[in-house]
Order: sequence, then C-alpha cells, then structure tokens
Amino acid sequence: MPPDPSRRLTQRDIARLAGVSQTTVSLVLNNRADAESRIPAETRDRVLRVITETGYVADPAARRLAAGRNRILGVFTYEPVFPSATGDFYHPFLVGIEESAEHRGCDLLLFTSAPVVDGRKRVYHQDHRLRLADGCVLLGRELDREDLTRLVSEGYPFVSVGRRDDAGGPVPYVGADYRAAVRELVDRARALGHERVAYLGQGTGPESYVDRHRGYAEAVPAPVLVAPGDPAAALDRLLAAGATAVLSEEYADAVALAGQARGRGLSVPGDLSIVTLGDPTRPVPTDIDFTGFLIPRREMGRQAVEDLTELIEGGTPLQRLLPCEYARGATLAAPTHTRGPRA
Amino acid sequence: MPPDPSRRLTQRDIARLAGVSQTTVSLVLNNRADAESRIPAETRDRVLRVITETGYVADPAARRLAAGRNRILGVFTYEPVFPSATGDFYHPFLVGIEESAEHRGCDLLLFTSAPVVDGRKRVYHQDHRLRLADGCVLLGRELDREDLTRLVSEGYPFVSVGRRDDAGGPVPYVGADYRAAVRELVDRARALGHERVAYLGQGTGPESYVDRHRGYAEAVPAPVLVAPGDPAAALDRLLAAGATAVLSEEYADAVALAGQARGRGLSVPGDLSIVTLGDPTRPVPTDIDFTGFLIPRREMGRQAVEDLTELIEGGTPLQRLLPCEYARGATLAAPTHTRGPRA
DNA sequence: ATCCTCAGCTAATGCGCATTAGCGCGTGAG
DNA sequence: CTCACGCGCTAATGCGCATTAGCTGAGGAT
Repeated sequence: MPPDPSRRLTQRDIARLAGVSQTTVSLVLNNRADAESRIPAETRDRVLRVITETGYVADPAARRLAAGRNRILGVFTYEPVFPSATGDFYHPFLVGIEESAEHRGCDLLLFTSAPVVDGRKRVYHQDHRLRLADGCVLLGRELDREDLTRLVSEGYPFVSVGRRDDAGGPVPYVGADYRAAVRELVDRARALGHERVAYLGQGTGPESYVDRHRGYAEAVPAPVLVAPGDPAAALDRLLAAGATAVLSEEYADAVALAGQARGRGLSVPGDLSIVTLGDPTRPVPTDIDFTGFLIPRREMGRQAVEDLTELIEGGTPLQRLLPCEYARGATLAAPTHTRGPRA
Repeated sequence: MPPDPSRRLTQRDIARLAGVSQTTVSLVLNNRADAESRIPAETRDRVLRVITETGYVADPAARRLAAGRNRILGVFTYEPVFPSATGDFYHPFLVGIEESAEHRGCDLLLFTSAPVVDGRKRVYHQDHRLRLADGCVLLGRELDREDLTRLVSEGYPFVSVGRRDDAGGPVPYVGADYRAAVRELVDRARALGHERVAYLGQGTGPESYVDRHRGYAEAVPAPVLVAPGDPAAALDRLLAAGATAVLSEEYADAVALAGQARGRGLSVPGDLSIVTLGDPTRPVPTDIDFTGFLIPRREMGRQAVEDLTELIEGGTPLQRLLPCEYARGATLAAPTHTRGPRA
C-alpha cells in the first residue's frame, strides 16, 4: 500500500513493493537489452507482478522529459475542422490520420488552443505548445508561410498534408497529384473530341490550385481561363470562347455552372461537359454525378502519419504525391456538335 | 545564441541572456503574485524581451511534471468517431468540445492509442496514458463499467457525455434529458387524440435507451413495447395492438417502419404517426421529415468541457441534463379514425 | 552604531522517469 | 594468491520547470 492512497503510484513505490531499485523497475518496464539479458526472470516476474497488481502506469510527462519522446503526434489545422462548412472536406484526412495513429500506438494532440489572430490561426503563437508532441501533421488549404519557414529552420519534425512550396528549405508533404490527375482529365476530354477545354477557377493562390492549373496548361494547346464567381458571366465567357468542356477548380462552381447551363436549356454534358477537379471543399447540394477525380484524402492522412513517425525516428523528410482516382460520373461526353469560337 | 543551435532553449538560457536567474524567468513567465509585486518592471521587461526575441516556449512536459497541470484535455471515445458510420452522430459533440477547449485555451488529446481488445476499447488498457491530460471527456453510447468504476475510485477528473448510472459512486455527466423529451412527445400525441401510443425499441441497455423508455412509461397509461428488427413484424404488432402512434428509439427503425407502412398503403401520419426519439445515430437515407426531438449534441460537448475544467480546478462533480428541442416535423398528426385494439 | 524591515532577487529542491556509472560478489585464469 | 571479468543489481544524475527557503544590501527605526 502506498502511504497516501490519493497519491499516484511511482516507480519508487513499485520498487519498494518488489524489493528492488527504481532503476530495475524502469529497466523491466521498458525491457531494455539490459533487462533481457541481465535481469533474471525471477526478478522481472516479481516486478511485473507488482505492476499488474497495483495497476501502475508510467507518467507520460515524466517519460517525455527523461526520454525526449512521447508517442504523441500533433495535428494542426489551419481551417476549422470540426465546426463549419469545411468540416466535411477535412474529415477524411482525419480519418486517415486517426487510423494510422492508432496503428502506430500514438495519441493525437489537436492544437485547439491556437488562438485566431488577425483572422487566422498560427502554429507559432504566443506560448505555442508544439513541443508537447513528438511531431506534427499540418492540415489546411493554405498554410502560413512564416510558420513553415520556422518549422523547417528549427528542424521540428512535421509533415504537411498537401504539397507545399519550399519555405527556406524543402517542406515534407504528402500531397495529391493534381497535376497528373488534371492532365488525365484533359486527355480524356480531348480523346472524346473536345477541342476547346476551358478552366474555371483561379489557377493561382494555394499550391493545390496552382498544381491543377499547371496540369491543365500542360495538356491543352490553347488555355482558356475563366474566373468563377458569377455563374452567368462565366457561362457567357465559356460559350463565347467556344468551349465544349470545362474543368472546374472548385466543386461548388461546377454545380453553379451546371445549374446555369441547364437553366438556359443547354444540356450537360451534351452541349457542355463539366468536370470537377476534386471533392467538394464545402457542402453543395446537388444530385449531379460529376465526372472528375477523387482526392485520396484518407490515404493522404494515413501516409502523412507514416512519414511523420519515420521522420521522428530519424528518417529523412519525404515529399510524395499520391495519385487521384478517376471518377467516371455523367458529365463528360463527346460534344454533340462542333462549334467554332463564336457558335 | 545558444551554444548548440539544435538544442532547444531552456529557461536557463533565457536567464543567462537576461542576466537573471532561472527562477526569475519562471516567475516572470507565469507572472505570479511574487512577480507582479516584487520584480521591478525593468527586470521583467528585460526578461520578456529576451523571451520574445528568442521565441522561447516552455516545455509543456516539464511544466506538467513540475506543476501537475497541462491545459490538455483528453477525449476518449468508445465508439469510433472519425471513421465509420457513427461518425456523423458524434461529430457535433466534438464540435462542442473543440469550441469549448479553444475558448478555454486547452488542447485536446485524442486517445487513439487505446487498442481494441475483445472487440472494445477501454480507457484502462496496458500502459494507458490518461495522466498526460489534466482530465478527460468520455464519449459513447455505452461506456465500460469497469473503466467508470476505476475512474471514479481513482478520483481522476472526467466528465461523461451522456447520463451514466452510478459506478461505485456518482458519475459526473452532461446528458440529454431524454426522459422529459419523450414525455413531452407522448403528451403531444395524446393531446392530438392518440389513445394508444407504442414504443418501438429495446427500452433497456444503455442509459440513453432506459431514459427514453422511462419517459414513455411514465407518460402512457398502458405501455406497448415493440421490438425493432423486422419492420414487417413490428408493424403487424403495432397494428394488432391498436397503436395509432409510435415512438421509435432509433431513427433508422422509424425510417424502416415508415417505409413498411407506406408500402402497405397506410398513410403516415394519417393512419400511423411515427415519432423519432433523437437524431440518427447512423446515416439513414430518407426524405421524411420526422417529428421528434433534437439532441443538443454540440451544447453537450461544450458543457462537458466546461464542467471538466471546473472539476480540474477543484470544483465538485456535476450531473446535469440538457433539454432537447422539439422538432415539429410532419409525421405526427391527429389519428384519422379511431380503432379498437383489433381494427 | 545596531537592529530590523523589505525589496529584489537566487540557490536548492523535487516532480517521475531513463540512463550512466559503478559496486560487491563470485569465478576462472595466470 | 592475485587479478580480471561478468553477473545482478543500485546510486546518482539530469531532463526543464515550479516552488520554497533564504540571501544580500539599502533604508528606516531605535
């Protein structure tokens, strides 16, 4: 019995009960090489028996302090994950992260304490708590550049979900190969007979947009970039440019455009093929089964944790792109009649 | 500059740079009463300046070890939260938990490392890591009784989301007042003229079922309990019992029953009113707008964190039930014609 | 001149663990 | 009869911090 029943057990208590030293308890607990070979089975069993009898568990904080490791992985999200509209989009990433963490026997620390300053969250805020975790997974459409730079320069182990440009050094990431996925879509469209494939979106900004647009620009002879926003205006521009197929950077824009087109009596995909470049980042009600591709979100989350644990264990930082799966859908078909650049 | 750039800064480093002792740095950092009154502004500013210049952050593990507090709240879920079908149900709880944690400046530790043994997860598994957090929120339809007992007896600060029976002592919880909510639904049905209101469900098992059923049993003169499972059989039994309204413990059962009824040419709610007792715990496709009530899931999560932090700071354990909001819906109406217990 | 504040610090300690150095003993080699 | 060596352990140390006890010097009281 420990003297104060409310006090939690320590290794010293176990040691006393087992009639050994605290060191021995530690050795047995972590069954170090020393223990395997040097501590006789009898002693070890005695210690283990006391441990199970008392239900002793090592204090993780002390462990961390002494050993420098924790088996805790941080998760930092630049977008709000749980609340809000974007939640559904980020959910699958978390599923993958959770799966992998469970598999690795790690706990996840959500850095919810990061305050929102000037409308955005930062890893490095006043009194940040990064070091509570062994490393960290970063999530979000757009990461803070200063954060990244500092993470890189401090050598803190982290992995970004989503490709990122260098930030004073290469950024470890697990991204989706948007570039290849978009190229493939364009190729499919062109193979079907589409001569003018347009791009509805910004094409700049976050890496994920840039990559999509680059894939598009590489695969098309004469790029047509149409800004989203007002669907009516966008449709006008697309028709004026003689586009028979359009790739939509954002799922929601595709929905709006399709609605606009059908509202004007155009058939989709008959008169206009509309292809989405990834899953919806915000919930959009639609019953259209869009052609496009699927972002391997779950797999990305999973792989990010794998890479992170490797990194923590001394591995080298990796950059990898995962392939996106083609989604056949029903909005890409051969153009019904060819049109010149002005109908 | 610290000697080894890879080594992380410690309070000693800060102390050296500021020309004070480590103690002083600690005092300034936590602006203790001592610091406020006893350390002159000049010294404090100097220390603070060095801190911001170097970007020093206290090691949370060390902090925890020394002070015993962490500002980390654990979250343990008995059901899989992220993956799986039940995810959507638990999501709102997490939203509330996250909100409150952010507000309190706490990080959340998801105990993903808990292995699944004999088909279920347990808080107290081999080498559990409860003590990494200051306290813990428990989530799930059914909590492990042994876990609860041990948590209570060890005096570990925790709050259950959902009412729980005593486990060797009162269990702190934030639950939904199913009992009152069900009573209210029955009263509404009876006020509309329903003389035989049945209960479709188990009525036993998890506290949440028991509470619903108790509310039902209290409000109805002659209870009729019908087991879910085969919707056809259930409908037969309901009709045989002369029920004109039925409360469905599980949302999915209500959907199945409604389908069955309409398939037989019965109108809902005309011939049979069907009322749900809470939100769907698993995703069910339906376009029926059921009458029933809404579980204040988000608010429950939020309140649980509030209560937990109070508890950690020395407050007394609380048990509270939050009211459920009535959902008008379209499946409860006055019975069209009265029937005896055999049509 | 001496004692006593009291401001403004610091030395020392311990949280619970992992780790390193090393102690006492027995045994076989020289 | 020494000496080296391996076995089975333990004492001691330090991780980075919070905290407690106390130290030093200046100024006021006696």
